[in-house]
Amino acid sequence: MIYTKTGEYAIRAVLYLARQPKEALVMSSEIAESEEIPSHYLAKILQRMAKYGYVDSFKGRGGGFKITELAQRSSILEIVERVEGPVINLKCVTGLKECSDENPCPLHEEWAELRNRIYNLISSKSVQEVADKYSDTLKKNR
Amino acid sequence: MIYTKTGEYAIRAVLYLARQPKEALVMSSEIAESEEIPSHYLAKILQRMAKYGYVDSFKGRGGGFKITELAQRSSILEIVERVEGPVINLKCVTGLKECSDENPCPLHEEWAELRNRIYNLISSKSVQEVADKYSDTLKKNR
DNA sequence: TTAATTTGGGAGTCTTTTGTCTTAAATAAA
DNA sequence: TTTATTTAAGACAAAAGACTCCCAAATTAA
Ligand code: SF4
Ligand code: SF4
Repeated sequence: MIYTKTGEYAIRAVLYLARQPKEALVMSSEIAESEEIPSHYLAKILQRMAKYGYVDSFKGRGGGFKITELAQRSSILEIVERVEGPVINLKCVTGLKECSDENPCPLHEEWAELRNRIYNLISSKSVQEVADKYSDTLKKNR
Repeated sequence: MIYTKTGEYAIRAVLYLARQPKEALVMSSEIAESEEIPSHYLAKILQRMAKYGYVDSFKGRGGGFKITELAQRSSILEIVERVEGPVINLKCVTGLKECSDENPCPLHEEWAELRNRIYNLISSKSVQEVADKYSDTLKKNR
Protein backbone atom coordinates (compact mmCIF):
# COMPACT_ATOMS: atom_id res chain seq x y z
CA MET A 1 0.00 0.00 0.00
CA ILE A 2 1.02 3.58 -0.36
CA TYR A 3 -0.05 4.27 3.16
CA THR A 4 0.15 2.31 6.39
CA LYS A 5 -2.16 -0.41 7.68
CA THR A 6 -3.83 1.99 10.04
CA GLY A 7 -4.71 4.30 7.19
CA GLU A 8 -5.83 1.41 5.05
CA TYR A 9 -8.11 0.08 7.79
CA ALA A 10 -9.56 3.54 8.28
CA ILE A 11 -10.40 3.86 4.59
CA ARG A 12 -11.84 0.38 4.33
CA ALA A 13 -14.01 1.02 7.37
CA VAL A 14 -15.25 4.37 6.17
CA LEU A 15 -15.98 3.03 2.69
CA TYR A 16 -17.85 0.15 4.29
CA LEU A 17 -19.95 2.60 6.27
CA ALA A 18 -20.51 4.68 3.17
CA ARG A 19 -22.08 1.68 1.47
CA GLN A 20 -24.66 1.12 4.21
CA PRO A 21 -28.29 2.24 3.99
CA LYS A 22 -28.81 5.77 5.24
CA GLU A 23 -28.69 6.20 9.02
CA ALA A 24 -27.95 2.51 9.59
CA LEU A 25 -25.74 1.75 12.56
CA VAL A 26 -23.02 -0.84 12.18
CA MET A 27 -21.04 -2.33 15.02
CA SER A 28 -17.30 -2.16 15.04
CA SER A 29 -17.14 -5.93 15.27
CA GLU A 30 -19.27 -6.32 12.15
CA ILE A 31 -16.98 -4.11 10.11
CA ALA A 32 -13.96 -5.92 11.48
CA GLU A 33 -15.38 -9.28 10.47
CA SER A 34 -16.53 -8.23 7.01
CA GLU A 35 -13.33 -6.43 6.17
CA GLU A 36 -11.08 -8.88 8.00
CA ILE A 37 -9.50 -6.27 10.22
CA PRO A 38 -8.28 -7.06 13.76
CA SER A 39 -11.33 -6.25 15.80
CA HIS A 40 -9.90 -4.33 18.73
CA TYR A 41 -7.49 -2.48 16.55
CA LEU A 42 -10.28 -1.28 14.32
CA ALA A 43 -12.23 -0.24 17.41
CA LYS A 44 -9.39 2.10 18.28
CA ILE A 45 -9.32 3.55 14.82
CA LEU A 46 -13.05 4.12 14.80
CA GLN A 47 -12.75 5.75 18.17
CA ARG A 48 -10.33 8.26 16.73
CA MET A 49 -12.42 8.74 13.62
CA ALA A 50 -15.31 9.62 15.91
CA LYS A 51 -13.18 12.31 17.50
CA TYR A 52 -12.23 13.68 14.12
CA GLY A 53 -15.90 13.81 13.21
CA TYR A 54 -15.72 11.25 10.41
CA VAL A 55 -18.13 8.88 12.11
CA ASP A 56 -20.84 9.19 14.72
CA SER A 57 -20.84 6.60 17.47
CA PHE A 58 -23.63 5.27 19.66
CA LYS A 59 -23.12 3.16 22.74
CA GLY A 60 -25.16 0.34 24.17
CA ARG A 61 -27.38 -2.30 22.63
CA GLY A 62 -28.31 -1.42 19.08
CA GLY A 63 -25.44 0.99 18.99
CA GLY A 64 -22.62 1.23 16.51
CA PHE A 65 -21.15 3.63 13.99
CA LYS A 66 -22.36 5.56 10.99
CA ILE A 67 -20.53 7.80 8.58
CA THR A 68 -20.88 11.57 8.87
CA GLU A 69 -21.44 14.05 6.09
CA LEU A 70 -17.94 15.35 6.69
CA ALA A 71 -16.47 11.98 5.82
CA GLN A 72 -18.81 11.51 2.88
CA ARG A 73 -17.58 14.63 1.19
CA SER A 74 -13.95 14.20 2.24
CA SER A 75 -11.39 12.62 -0.04
CA ILE A 76 -9.57 9.41 0.76
CA LEU A 77 -6.34 11.34 1.08
CA GLU A 78 -7.78 13.75 3.63
CA ILE A 79 -8.96 10.95 5.87
CA VAL A 80 -5.76 8.98 5.61
CA GLU A 81 -3.65 11.98 6.44
CA ARG A 82 -5.79 12.77 9.44
CA VAL A 83 -5.60 9.26 10.77
CA GLU A 84 -2.03 8.27 10.18
CA GLY A 85 -0.25 11.52 10.78
CA PRO A 86 1.07 14.48 8.79
CA VAL A 87 1.85 13.51 5.23
CA ILE A 88 1.73 10.54 2.96
CA ASN A 89 4.88 8.80 1.82
CA LEU A 90 4.73 9.88 -1.75
CA LYS A 91 7.99 11.65 -2.02
CA CYS A 92 10.20 9.63 -4.28
CA VAL A 93 10.88 6.29 -5.87
CA THR A 94 14.58 6.40 -5.26
CA GLY A 95 15.06 8.90 -2.47
CA LEU A 96 18.37 10.06 -3.84
CA LYS A 97 20.00 12.76 -1.83
CA GLU A 98 21.05 15.43 -4.29
CA CYS A 99 17.88 16.15 -6.13
CA SER A 100 15.37 18.80 -6.89
CA ASP A 101 13.55 20.03 -9.94
CA GLU A 102 16.74 21.73 -11.11
CA ASN A 103 18.97 18.80 -10.32
CA PRO A 104 16.85 15.79 -11.09
CA CYS A 105 17.83 12.17 -11.33
CA PRO A 106 16.89 10.46 -14.61
CA LEU A 107 13.71 9.09 -13.12
CA HIS A 108 12.43 12.37 -11.82
CA GLU A 109 10.46 13.62 -14.76
CA GLU A 110 8.29 10.56 -15.08
CA TRP A 111 8.09 10.12 -11.35
CA ALA A 112 6.87 13.65 -10.79
CA GLU A 113 4.03 13.03 -13.20
CA LEU A 114 3.08 9.73 -11.63
CA ARG A 115 3.24 11.20 -8.17
CA ASN A 116 0.83 13.92 -9.19
CA ARG A 117 -1.56 11.49 -10.74
CA ILE A 118 -1.58 9.30 -7.64
CA TYR A 119 -2.14 12.31 -5.51
CA ASN A 120 -4.97 13.33 -7.75
CA LEU A 121 -6.46 9.88 -7.84
CA ILE A 122 -7.01 9.75 -4.11
CA SER A 123 -7.86 13.37 -3.54
CA SER A 124 -10.17 14.35 -6.37
CA LYS A 125 -13.10 12.04 -5.60
CA SER A 126 -15.17 12.11 -2.43
CA VAL A 127 -15.54 9.02 -0.28
CA GLN A 128 -19.24 8.86 -1.12
CA GLU A 129 -18.59 8.98 -4.86
CA VAL A 130 -16.14 6.16 -4.59
CA ALA A 131 -18.42 4.12 -2.37
CA ASP A 132 -21.46 4.60 -4.61
CA LYS A 133 -19.69 3.58 -7.76
CA TYR A 134 -18.27 0.62 -5.94
CA SER A 135 -21.71 -0.46 -4.73
CA ASP A 136 -22.86 -0.37 -8.36
CA THR A 137 -20.19 -2.72 -9.61
CA LEU A 138 -20.79 -5.01 -6.64
CA LYS A 139 -24.48 -5.18 -7.61
CA LYS A 140 -23.84 -5.74 -11.31
CA ASN A 141 -21.51 -8.62 -10.68
CA ARG A 142 -24.09 -10.50 -8.65
CA MET B 1 9.18 6.35 -0.34
CA ILE B 2 7.60 3.40 -1.99
CA TYR B 3 10.05 1.11 -0.28
CA THR B 4 11.65 1.01 3.13
CA LYS B 5 14.69 2.89 4.39
CA THR B 6 16.85 -0.18 4.05
CA GLY B 7 15.97 -0.49 0.39
CA GLU B 8 16.45 3.22 -0.14
CA TYR B 9 19.89 3.13 1.46
CA ALA B 10 20.85 0.15 -0.66
CA ILE B 11 19.88 1.95 -3.84
CA ARG B 12 21.60 5.18 -2.87
CA ALA B 13 24.76 3.27 -2.03
CA VAL B 14 24.78 1.27 -5.20
CA LEU B 15 24.08 4.33 -7.33
CA TYR B 16 26.90 6.09 -5.52
CA LEU B 17 29.24 3.25 -6.35
CA ALA B 18 28.02 3.23 -9.94
CA ARG B 19 29.11 6.85 -10.30
CA GLN B 20 32.70 6.14 -9.20
CA PRO B 21 35.64 5.73 -11.61
CA LYS B 22 36.07 2.18 -12.83
CA GLU B 23 37.59 -0.23 -10.27
CA ALA B 24 37.77 2.46 -7.59
CA LEU B 25 37.28 1.25 -4.04
CA VAL B 26 35.13 3.28 -1.70
CA MET B 27 34.90 2.77 2.02
CA SER B 28 31.57 2.16 3.64
CA SER B 29 32.14 5.17 5.86
CA GLU B 30 32.69 7.44 2.88
CA ILE B 31 29.43 6.42 1.28
CA ALA B 32 27.68 6.85 4.60
CA GLU B 33 29.02 10.35 4.99
CA SER B 34 28.31 11.48 1.44
CA GLU B 35 24.83 10.06 1.36
CA GLU B 36 24.05 10.85 4.98
CA ILE B 37 23.22 7.29 5.91
CA PRO B 38 23.86 5.93 9.43
CA SER B 39 27.32 4.49 9.07
CA HIS B 40 27.06 1.16 10.83
CA TYR B 41 23.67 0.52 9.40
CA LEU B 42 24.94 1.02 5.90
CA ALA B 43 27.86 -1.27 6.65
CA LYS B 44 25.37 -4.03 7.34
CA ILE B 45 23.53 -3.39 4.13
CA LEU B 46 26.73 -3.41 2.09
CA GLN B 47 27.69 -6.63 3.80
CA ARG B 48 24.52 -8.24 2.56
CA MET B 49 24.90 -6.72 -0.88
CA ALA B 50 28.32 -8.33 -1.03
CA LYS B 51 26.74 -11.70 -0.34
CA TYR B 52 24.18 -11.14 -3.04
CA GLY B 53 26.99 -10.31 -5.46
CA TYR B 54 25.97 -6.70 -6.02
CA VAL B 55 29.24 -5.35 -4.65
CA ASP B 56 32.76 -6.70 -4.21
CA SER B 57 34.38 -6.04 -0.86
CA PHE B 58 38.03 -5.77 0.16
CA LYS B 59 39.27 -5.73 3.71
CA GLY B 60 42.14 -3.90 5.29
CA ARG B 61 43.80 -0.59 4.61
CA GLY B 62 42.94 0.68 1.17
CA GLY B 63 39.97 -1.64 1.11
CA GLY B 64 36.36 -0.81 0.47
CA PHE B 65 33.58 -1.63 -1.93
CA LYS B 66 33.00 -1.49 -5.63
CA ILE B 67 29.97 -2.27 -7.72
CA THR B 68 29.79 -5.53 -9.65
CA GLU B 69 28.63 -6.04 -13.20
CA LEU B 70 25.63 -7.85 -11.85
CA ALA B 71 24.48 -4.75 -10.02
CA GLN B 72 25.29 -2.50 -12.95
CA ARG B 73 22.94 -4.35 -15.23
CA SER B 74 20.28 -5.00 -12.59
CA SER B 75 17.27 -2.77 -12.20
CA ILE B 76 16.54 -0.74 -9.13
CA LEU B 77 13.54 -2.92 -8.43
CA GLU B 78 15.58 -6.11 -8.53
CA ILE B 79 18.06 -4.84 -5.99
CA VAL B 80 15.45 -3.43 -3.66
CA GLU B 81 13.49 -6.67 -3.71
CA ARG B 82 16.59 -8.66 -2.94
CA VAL B 83 17.57 -6.45 -0.05
CA GLU B 84 14.31 -5.77 1.70
CA GLY B 85 12.51 -9.02 1.21
CA PRO B 86 10.00 -10.57 -1.18
CA VAL B 87 7.86 -7.98 -2.90
CA ILE B 88 7.43 -4.27 -3.06
CA ASN B 89 4.39 -2.62 -1.53
CA LEU B 90 2.77 -1.59 -4.72
CA LYS B 91 -0.48 -3.41 -4.45
CA CYS B 92 -3.19 -0.86 -4.07
CA VAL B 93 -4.08 2.70 -3.17
CA THR B 94 -7.10 1.71 -1.17
CA GLY B 95 -6.52 -1.91 -0.28
CA LEU B 96 -10.20 -2.70 -0.43
CA LYS B 97 -11.02 -6.27 0.29
CA GLU B 98 -13.40 -7.37 -2.41
CA CYS B 99 -11.62 -6.48 -5.57
CA SER B 100 -10.10 -7.89 -8.69
CA ASP B 101 -10.02 -6.99 -12.34
CA GLU B 102 -13.59 -8.28 -12.66
CA ASN B 103 -14.81 -6.59 -9.52
CA PRO B 104 -12.92 -3.35 -9.42
CA CYS B 105 -13.44 -0.35 -7.22
CA PRO B 106 -13.85 2.98 -9.05
CA LEU B 107 -10.20 3.78 -8.66
CA HIS B 108 -8.91 0.56 -10.05
CA GLU B 109 -8.65 1.38 -13.71
CA GLU B 110 -6.47 4.42 -13.25
CA TRP B 111 -4.58 2.82 -10.40
CA ALA B 112 -3.73 -0.27 -12.43
CA GLU B 113 -2.18 1.94 -15.08
CA LEU B 114 -0.20 3.99 -12.60
CA ARG B 115 0.97 0.90 -10.79
CA ASN B 116 2.29 -0.52 -14.03
CA ARG B 117 4.08 2.67 -14.89
CA ILE B 118 5.74 2.86 -11.49
CA TYR B 119 6.74 -0.73 -11.80
CA ASN B 120 8.13 -0.03 -15.22
CA LEU B 121 9.89 3.11 -14.11
CA ILE B 122 12.04 1.28 -11.61
CA SER B 123 12.50 -1.95 -13.49
CA SER B 124 13.12 -0.97 -17.09
CA LYS B 125 16.38 0.92 -16.67
CA SER B 126 19.61 -0.57 -15.39
CA VAL B 127 21.39 0.88 -12.39
CA GLN B 128 24.28 1.93 -14.61
CA GLU B 129 22.02 3.77 -17.04
CA VAL B 130 20.41 5.67 -14.22
CA ALA B 131 23.74 6.46 -12.60
CA ASP B 132 25.31 7.65 -15.86
CA LYS B 133 22.50 9.98 -16.73
CA TYR B 134 22.53 11.28 -13.22
CA SER B 135 26.26 11.99 -13.39
CA ASP B 136 25.61 13.98 -16.54
CA THR B 137 23.07 16.27 -14.96
CA LEU B 138 25.30 16.66 -11.92
CA LYS B 139 28.13 17.81 -14.22
CA LYS B 140 25.98 20.20 -16.24
CA ASN B 141 24.69 21.96 -13.17
CA ARG B 142 28.17 22.71 -11.92
C1' DT C 1 56.27 -8.96 13.63
C1' DT C 2 53.40 -5.43 15.15
C1' DA C 3 50.11 -1.93 14.58
C1' DA C 4 46.59 0.22 12.02
C1' DT C 5 42.74 -0.12 9.06
C1' DT C 6 38.72 -1.95 6.97
C1' DT C 7 35.05 -5.38 6.32
C1' DG C 8 32.33 -9.53 8.60
C1' DG C 9 29.20 -11.15 11.93
C1' DG C 10 26.40 -11.14 15.73
C1' DA C 11 24.16 -9.36 19.81
C1' DG C 12 21.58 -5.89 21.56
C1' DT C 13 18.85 -1.33 21.90
C1' DC C 14 15.39 2.02 20.59
C1' DT C 15 11.35 3.36 18.13
C1' DT C 16 7.26 2.81 15.58
C1' DT C 17 3.59 0.12 14.20
C1' DT C 18 0.37 -3.27 15.03
C1' DG C 19 -2.42 -5.80 17.87
C1' DT C 20 -4.50 -7.47 22.55
C1' DC C 21 -6.73 -7.11 26.98
C1' DT C 22 -9.14 -5.15 30.76
C1' DT C 23 -12.10 -1.99 32.84
C1' DA C 24 -15.22 2.01 32.72
C1' DA C 25 -19.12 4.57 30.84
C1' DA C 26 -23.34 4.82 28.36
C1' DT C 27 -27.46 2.95 26.75
C1' DA C 28 -31.28 -0.11 26.01
C1' DA C 29 -34.02 -4.07 27.11
C1' DA C 30 -35.85 -7.21 30.46
C1' DT D 1 -33.49 -1.79 38.87
C1' DT D 2 -30.75 -5.14 36.90
C1' DT D 3 -28.52 -7.16 33.11
C1' DA D 4 -26.72 -7.26 28.60
C1' DT D 5 -24.58 -4.83 25.01
C1' DT D 6 -21.71 -1.62 22.77
C1' DT D 7 -18.31 2.15 22.58
C1' DA D 8 -14.35 4.78 25.31
C1' DA D 9 -10.01 4.69 27.27
C1' DG D 10 -5.78 3.31 28.48
C1' DA D 11 -2.31 -0.05 29.65
C1' DC D 12 0.15 -3.62 27.76
C1' DA D 13 2.43 -7.02 24.44
C1' DA D 14 4.37 -8.45 20.12
C1' DA D 15 6.62 -7.60 15.82
C1' DA D 16 9.13 -5.09 12.59
C1' DG D 17 12.26 -1.60 11.33
C1' DA D 18 16.12 1.28 12.20
C1' DC D 19 20.21 1.88 14.34
C1' DT D 20 24.49 0.92 17.65
C1' DC D 21 28.33 -1.57 19.52
C1' DC D 22 31.75 -4.88 20.04
C1' DC D 23 34.95 -8.05 18.61
C1' DA D 24 36.87 -11.20 15.08
C1' DA D 25 39.12 -11.77 10.56
C1' DA D 26 41.72 -10.08 6.82
C1' DT D 27 44.88 -7.10 4.83
C1' DT D 28 48.25 -3.55 4.42
C1' DA D 29 51.99 -0.66 6.05
C1' DA D 30 55.48 0.40 9.21
S1 SF4 E 1 15.19 13.71 -8.77
FE1 SF4 E 1 13.04 13.22 -8.37
S2 SF4 E 1 12.85 11.04 -8.80
FE2 SF4 E 1 15.04 11.47 -8.63
S3 SF4 E 1 15.58 11.05 -6.52
FE3 SF4 E 1 15.05 13.23 -6.60
S4 SF4 E 1 12.84 13.39 -6.16
FE4 SF4 E 1 13.32 11.25 -6.63
S1 SF4 F 1 -10.16 -2.57 -7.32
FE1 SF4 F 1 -8.04 -2.05 -7.73
S2 SF4 F 1 -7.76 0.03 -6.95
FE2 SF4 F 1 -9.68 -0.75 -6.08
S3 SF4 F 1 -9.12 -1.63 -4.13
FE3 SF4 F 1 -9.01 -3.30 -5.59
S4 SF4 F 1 -6.88 -3.37 -6.37
FE4 SF4 F 1 -7.22 -1.38 -5.33
